[in-house]
Amino acid sequence: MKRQKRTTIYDIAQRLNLAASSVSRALSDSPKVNAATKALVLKTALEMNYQQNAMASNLRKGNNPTIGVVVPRINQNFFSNIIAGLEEVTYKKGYNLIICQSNELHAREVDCVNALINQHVSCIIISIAAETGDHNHLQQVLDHHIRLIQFDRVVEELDTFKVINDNERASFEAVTHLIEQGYKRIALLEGPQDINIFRQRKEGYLAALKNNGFPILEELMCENAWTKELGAVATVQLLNLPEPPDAIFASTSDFSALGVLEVATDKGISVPDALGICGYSNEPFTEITSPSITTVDQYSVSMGKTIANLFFQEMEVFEHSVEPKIVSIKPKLIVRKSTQRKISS
Amino acid sequence: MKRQKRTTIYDIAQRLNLAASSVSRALSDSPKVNAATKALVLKTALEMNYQQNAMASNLRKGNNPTIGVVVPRINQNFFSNIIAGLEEVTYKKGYNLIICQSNELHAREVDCVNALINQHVSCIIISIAAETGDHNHLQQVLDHHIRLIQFDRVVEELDTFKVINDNERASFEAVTHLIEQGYKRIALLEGPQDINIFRQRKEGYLAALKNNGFPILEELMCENAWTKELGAVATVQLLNLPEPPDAIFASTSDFSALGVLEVATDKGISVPDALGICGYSNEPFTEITSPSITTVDQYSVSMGKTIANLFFQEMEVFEHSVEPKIVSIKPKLIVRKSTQRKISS
DNA sequence: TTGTATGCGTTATCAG
DNA sequence: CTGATAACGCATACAA
Repeated sequence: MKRQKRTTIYDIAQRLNLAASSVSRALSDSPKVNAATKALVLKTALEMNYQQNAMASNLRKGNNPTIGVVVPRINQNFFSNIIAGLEEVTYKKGYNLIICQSNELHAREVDCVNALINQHVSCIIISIAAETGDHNHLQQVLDHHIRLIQFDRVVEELDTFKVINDNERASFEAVTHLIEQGYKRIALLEGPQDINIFRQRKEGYLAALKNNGFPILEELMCENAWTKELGAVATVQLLNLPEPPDAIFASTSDFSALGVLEVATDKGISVPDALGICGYSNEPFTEITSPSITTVDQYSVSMGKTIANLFFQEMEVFEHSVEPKIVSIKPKLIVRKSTQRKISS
Repeated sequence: MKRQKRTTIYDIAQRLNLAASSVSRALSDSPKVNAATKALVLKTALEMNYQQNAMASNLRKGNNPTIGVVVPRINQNFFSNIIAGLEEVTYKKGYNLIICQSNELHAREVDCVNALINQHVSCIIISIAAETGDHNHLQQVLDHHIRLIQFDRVVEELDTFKVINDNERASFEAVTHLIEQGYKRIALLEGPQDINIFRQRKEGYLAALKNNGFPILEELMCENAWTKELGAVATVQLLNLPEPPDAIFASTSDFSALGVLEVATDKGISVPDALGICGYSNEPFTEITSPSITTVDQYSVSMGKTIANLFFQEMEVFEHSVEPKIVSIKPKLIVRKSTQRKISS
């Protein structure tokens, strides 16, 4: 007697001297049922406090209107915005959202994906963990005929739907902007290069330099500077160089840009005049630092909506056999004070 | 042929010339099954790419190891932290999390709760929407024998488990701190008074004033100033008073405190000397404004963990008939520059 | 329009 | 230790 019995369609049927199937039809508003009995069933269902058992219903119907989401961290601005966007449209379609976080751990990501497969979700939406490993778990999703949409951090070689930002383009524009502002020695803070987005941002950086005839200087590129603390450490190193940079593009995140800004402020280096700073992600705080930080907006909420719509439009309508598609969203450079020089040289 | 058939325990049974029940036992690691056959079943299950159907299993077992969460907004720092905390402990227990957002709308909250009841979740964890209405939907949860935990914004008269911050205490301490810093006319930005947390914060404000023999001045209390914009509007009004305040306690959120700060900066009013500012929530940005903003930390991630643990400890172990319990967490005042006067009068 | 029968994939009960 | 069978709650094909 752990869990008390809830009222089922059988209970309603019994009370009304009907067959369970009739009750079922009435509740699902089937056209092949008398209007009078339909009304009666609905009324007594309300009286008896009936609530459908979704597990039974879904099992019988062989589909579960639920979408599983796996992100590295739920409480990270970008991802929580994505989730908010997803929820906005899935809610309207009557779909539920099961949320998991990998905590950037591969093993945990695998666990989450397996749990979602067990749940027979209709779709899994994932942004992979920083700690990479094999992709068997994602292949499993496909093997179990569950739709798979990767976003932002994706495994490129896996042939699935993808929704990504055009990181290379955004990065290219950011660095071009720095060059236009007259900065001559532009450093790059990179993220782990086995993640696509960080590779692409580096590509954009390199392309912009080449495009303007700037030399590529190894000493100005710092690996794994993707937290505030690591960004600060890298900045100290950069500024100690014989020829220090006059601008730093923190391509990994606004947090590392913040690290840069704090070091500069500490050392009394004037931003943007002596040092230009550009971040990535348009975290809310970038607007209110002093000076405010130039960054790249990823339209995260709307990206979440795009992802969900992709599922409903492309994947639900045309059954299977749809060619996986890549949607690329162009992020927007937000120019703020940290890169706007008064004296343009 | 919309959805292709996945391998079931029957398929495995057939392949091995076993009964489905034996396969089931083997897979659930039952002690009453031969070690050899167990190994064999596990091996072929792997070969055949078997994944359990959680819907069927849960239906049969009559319980669904899933917890439903309803929050006003997923992408709000406090709530996404709560969710992260919840996920952290539910994951370890093998529970799933279904997330819904009410968008501060009552009707939508009702929808979400009903969907969760249909799902037969084990527990619903909710923080109610700003747009209030009746509480039938919460009563429904109880009537359906689903555990209910309210947190932060709760319906007090409903006899359920609650995890809350001691808002009154925190507010009392914040205002006392302002008084200690020598501020004489302390204004209050309030939130909607039909939500418990905002009522309590006002109580704390009033108590601190009384406790120090300060007069209660209606003109210094502004209703519904709970966004950055509304906070700014209220601040302009306050500063236009014949006798303007020398400190503003934005009890609703750090966002309204930010609104205050922006207006003060615009008008050239020196913070904290001419105007003290205190916010609420310890949003990340409060640390990096200039000056940094004094605020109240709510330990949101750990609060999420507390909520989840409450479910597992109190509610799972001792079946029903547990007396609903209220857990009150004491938030912490974080004193920063926006309230630290150099000249204490 | 309504009722009967069956099955979705599991697990639990009962024999063997 | 293993097999047959029923049941979880619902939805559908078919019969009436």
